[in-house]
Amino acid sequence: MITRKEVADRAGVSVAVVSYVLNNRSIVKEETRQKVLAVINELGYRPNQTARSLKTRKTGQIAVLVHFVGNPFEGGLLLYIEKKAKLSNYSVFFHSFEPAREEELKNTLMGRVDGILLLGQTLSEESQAFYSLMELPIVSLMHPGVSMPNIPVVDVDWVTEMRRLIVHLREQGHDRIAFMTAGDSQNPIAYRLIAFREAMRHEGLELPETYILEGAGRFEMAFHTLTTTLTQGFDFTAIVAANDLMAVGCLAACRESGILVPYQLAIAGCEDILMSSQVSPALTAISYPRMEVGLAATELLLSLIDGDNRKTPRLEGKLSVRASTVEP
Amino acid sequence: MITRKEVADRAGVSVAVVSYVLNNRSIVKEETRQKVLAVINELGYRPNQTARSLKTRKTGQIAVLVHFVGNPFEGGLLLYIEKKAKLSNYSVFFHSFEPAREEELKNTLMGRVDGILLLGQTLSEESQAFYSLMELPIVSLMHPGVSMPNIPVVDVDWVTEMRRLIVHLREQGHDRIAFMTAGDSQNPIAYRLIAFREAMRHEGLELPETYILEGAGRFEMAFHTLTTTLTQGFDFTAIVAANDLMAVGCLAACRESGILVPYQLAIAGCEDILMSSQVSPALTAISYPRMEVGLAATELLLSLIDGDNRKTPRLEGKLSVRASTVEP
DNA sequence: CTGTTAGCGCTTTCAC
DNA sequence: GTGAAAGCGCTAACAG
Repeated sequence: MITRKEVADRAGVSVAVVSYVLNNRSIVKEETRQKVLAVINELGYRPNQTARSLKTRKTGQIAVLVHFVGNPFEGGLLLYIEKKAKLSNYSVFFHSFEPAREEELKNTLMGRVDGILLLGQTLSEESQAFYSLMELPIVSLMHPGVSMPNIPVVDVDWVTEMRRLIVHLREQGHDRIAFMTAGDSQNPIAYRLIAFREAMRHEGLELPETYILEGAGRFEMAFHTLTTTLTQGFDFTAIVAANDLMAVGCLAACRESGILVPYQLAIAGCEDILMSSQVSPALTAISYPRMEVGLAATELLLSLIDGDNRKTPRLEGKLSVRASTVEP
Repeated sequence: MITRKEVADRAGVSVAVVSYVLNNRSIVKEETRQKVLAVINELGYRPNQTARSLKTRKTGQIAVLVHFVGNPFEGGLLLYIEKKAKLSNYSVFFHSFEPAREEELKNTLMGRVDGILLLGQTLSEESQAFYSLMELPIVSLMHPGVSMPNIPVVDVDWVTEMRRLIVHLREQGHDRIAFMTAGDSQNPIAYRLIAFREAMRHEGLELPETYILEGAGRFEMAFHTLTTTLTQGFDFTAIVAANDLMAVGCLAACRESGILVPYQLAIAGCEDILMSSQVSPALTAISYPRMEVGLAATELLLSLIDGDNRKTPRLEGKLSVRASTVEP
């Protein structure tokens, strides 16, 4: 590996001068500067980022904890997160979060990243305290299922979004609306059920516990659960799935079971990924502003890293009404 | 920040001993070990990975260069890459590759990663030479459009896969088959066109240049291009899209233009992402073994990092035949 | 078994 | 303007 020393020797200067040149300090004589640059070019020298990080105590990396990148929704978020980070010369360290391995995560993150971006996951109290002690800023993109008082959240107002969807469904004649959720309270989309419950209450609608279906956030599980429910009999007329993968799974289950959407059952999603607009019937969905949320969350995290104290923006979705909830 | 020194002082030992304990060297007396571990626990100490990397010259990170994570296909690859990397305690440094910024990329990567995983991108000769000089192993997951002699490729045999698809289309009565591609030769899926051409030749079919449509790898562009083509008139009876996002875009264009699939035009994709099985009519597609390829490519890269010289595996796709190419 | 110590490649203060 | 040198937190000889 070519080091700064070699460049310095070859250029007949000290390592300090090479540093000055690389860090664009204008204190270097132009002539020396050119000489150093020439040698750098000649040798193809690149500074070692790790050594630099150790000294400056800045890594130029942020960790993004993902839940399941197989879900296009997360992929779409990642796209904008990385784009924004890159603009500020930050790189993204990308890690799948497993609640059972929070301990190990601390080890891998320590000294390697300048901040952490959660994608709706819940950190244990202990982890929160740890990162806080280490002065590692954390931002959560999406409301976690369990509240974490000191971690800012960038998200839409889910209650508002859910109400808008429920109002639409009522207009279509539905008042028995089921909800498909994703497991435990640790799941990144767990909060959507909480918001849905509240929205239903606001709208004065009942939500019996039997209307809560478990889809684990995945297509396959949603398909399986709804298929079972359909054969066992059901009395709701619409179903809202906490994410679009599950909504598509529900649609597939209906197709398979001969249930006509939207006539016998209306289906809606909460994200509006590309797939939702392309299935048949196309899915009505809350259109989650992935770009805005992704950019805003990353911007907030970066500003926190820089010590600024920006406030968390309010973002808004909209409703994409399509054939899965509207009889022609 | 808590350092090794503090732990050592508090435990009444030297920093070396703390190191030995952390690195599980069995040379430490059990009693001392316990004492050190107790202090580590008490203080919540975690070793700084950056400092460790500087010393060991291993970062425990691999760079994955992505093209467009908004495409679920890449997201799916990422899933398995990270899974595999994690098993070997490697983390994934995730970066969108822009050909125009290869120079900067060298700077960000230098000293930060132990290896590079390409997702079908083409590196300039100069970059290849640079990474080779730096002894940074590179593996390409997917065949790049332009060959890079010293970079191992993990992929399916595209000519075989394409031939299988073409044979299927012929069985359905198609011999005028168009291909939708993605731009320039630098595009990660550019190779699929090359393979398609060769497969067509093998099958003794003509492929006039007018049958090559430009879809830029994206849904929107595919939709736009095919819509234009459909209105201007066309004489092919089937179309193969280099990726599924474009295939879905073609399907949407047909729907919009009133062209019946598969009756007036058959459509097929090359990846078989979830979306392809859920649109109507469901898309026939080469089923790309994302898991196998993702795992194998990562494994190969990790073994190269460890200095092993494993050979590149041969992987096989299969054809998922669905309604978009088969008249009922 | 444990401690001392020399770096890893870089930045930056301080002296010249 | 430039150089010497300290030190970031860690590992691993080597000495004891």
